[in-house]
Amino acid sequence: MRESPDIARIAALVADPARCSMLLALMDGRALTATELAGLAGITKQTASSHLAKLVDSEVLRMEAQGRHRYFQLGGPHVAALLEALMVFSSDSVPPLRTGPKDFALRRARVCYDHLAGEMGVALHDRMRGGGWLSDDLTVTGKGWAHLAAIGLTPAELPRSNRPLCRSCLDWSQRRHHLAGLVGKMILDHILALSWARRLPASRVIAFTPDGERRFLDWLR
Amino acid sequence: MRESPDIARIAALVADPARCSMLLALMDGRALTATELAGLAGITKQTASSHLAKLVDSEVLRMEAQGRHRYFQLGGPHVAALLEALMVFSSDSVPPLRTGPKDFALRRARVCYDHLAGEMGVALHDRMRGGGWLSDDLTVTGKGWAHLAAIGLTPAELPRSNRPLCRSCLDWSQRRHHLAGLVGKMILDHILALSWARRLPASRVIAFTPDGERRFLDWLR
DNA sequence: GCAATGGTTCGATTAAGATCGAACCATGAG
DNA sequence: CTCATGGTTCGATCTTAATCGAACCATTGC
Repeated sequence: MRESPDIARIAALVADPARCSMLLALMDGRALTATELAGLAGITKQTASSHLAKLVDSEVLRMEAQGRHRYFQLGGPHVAALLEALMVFSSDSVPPLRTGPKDFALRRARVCYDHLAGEMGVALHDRMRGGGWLSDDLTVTGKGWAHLAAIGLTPAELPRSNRPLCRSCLDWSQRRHHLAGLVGKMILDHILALSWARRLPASRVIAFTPDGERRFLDWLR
Repeated sequence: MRESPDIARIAALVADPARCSMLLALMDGRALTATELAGLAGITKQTASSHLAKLVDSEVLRMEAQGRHRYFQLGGPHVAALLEALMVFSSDSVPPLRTGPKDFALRRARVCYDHLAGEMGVALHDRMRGGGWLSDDLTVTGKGWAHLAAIGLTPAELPRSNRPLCRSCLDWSQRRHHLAGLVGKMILDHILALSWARRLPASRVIAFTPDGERRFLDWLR
């Protein structure tokens, strides 16, 4: 029972609507300033300041001061994972939500923190697990590296960080896992660098070009 | 973002220390009664009742009434996933609670009215549900009858009664479901008839012979 | 130096909800 | 039927924390 206050404390940080809005606005991995976040959440800057201080204090957010601005971003992939885990409930309880073209695009491919999510993200994950590119303990196999090399990715391209190489992240729209971790980030970065897809501004949508989508799916074949 | 209130609402359900304790106690998939959960959380039963109602209302928990007891268990794997995502922030281990009979044999296998309960009963139930021997509405499938035929059971062996063929019965030592109903009775009777096990006198214990246990578990494989 | 802008601190107000005592309903045992 | 037990409902109390106005601090641009 002694451990419950800790996890309850974290949950309480997400439980406030204002803080929740801010966290969701940061889901794409960008860094926003305090006043921007206040505006998005519909609260004054005093209130936002109080909220942000709590979030930074618990390492749910990271803060970086630049001049007279303070930029806030998610504390790490585990924060995004938590938010996605919560979204599973919403997508479950209200299934017939308005499904416009933008909603469709989001389900198709989007960024989750810094890696690929949605149908395309799940397809990638499934192929890597099913095709033996990843072992059971989520390390990239020799076969996996061979396939990655086919599109120009080598271990040298990995960002330097102590984050785990691969993680499974639950996808709220697909309700299945997609690939997170450094390898997930590396692959998404590469997809963008190859111009197979581009990020739509002010949204989490990853828009594949027809040709890029064909090449991506071919690569998974 | 219109979805923020919804996900904040779910987070708020986990944000209370008392509710959190209860949820963590249910992480292993067992079902516990309201008073047990109240005791674990260190609150009175009135308070617990209020908490549990909210959790059931939001489908975070599922409730099953049996006699004057109400058994609560997690609403699904996504609830466990959410709790795990929260635990990433503070890695503590949750010591499991020991409940139920102290008698090992009783916990292993016993008769519940006229069918098999305890670890062996739960194993049977899990295998029949998970292996497609039973459909979702608890009728025996063709595959199920094929497996039953392998040990000599056919629909002709069914006792005549208007009782339902299959029922899920909550196991009080395992806190999970075992198989009740006419099929449950038929299987237990057959296990005794094959001398895979025998009833201990003046007790509810079902004592498997070493050979019988091996055959039974082989059949479930 | 001085205004303008981004952000924080403080204090008072207010709303939400966790808690428990007491009374009540439902079920099972004898 | 009667009693004991598991669980809920109601009402009152009390704690927590979200919110904003006002004042204050910090940085940049002029």
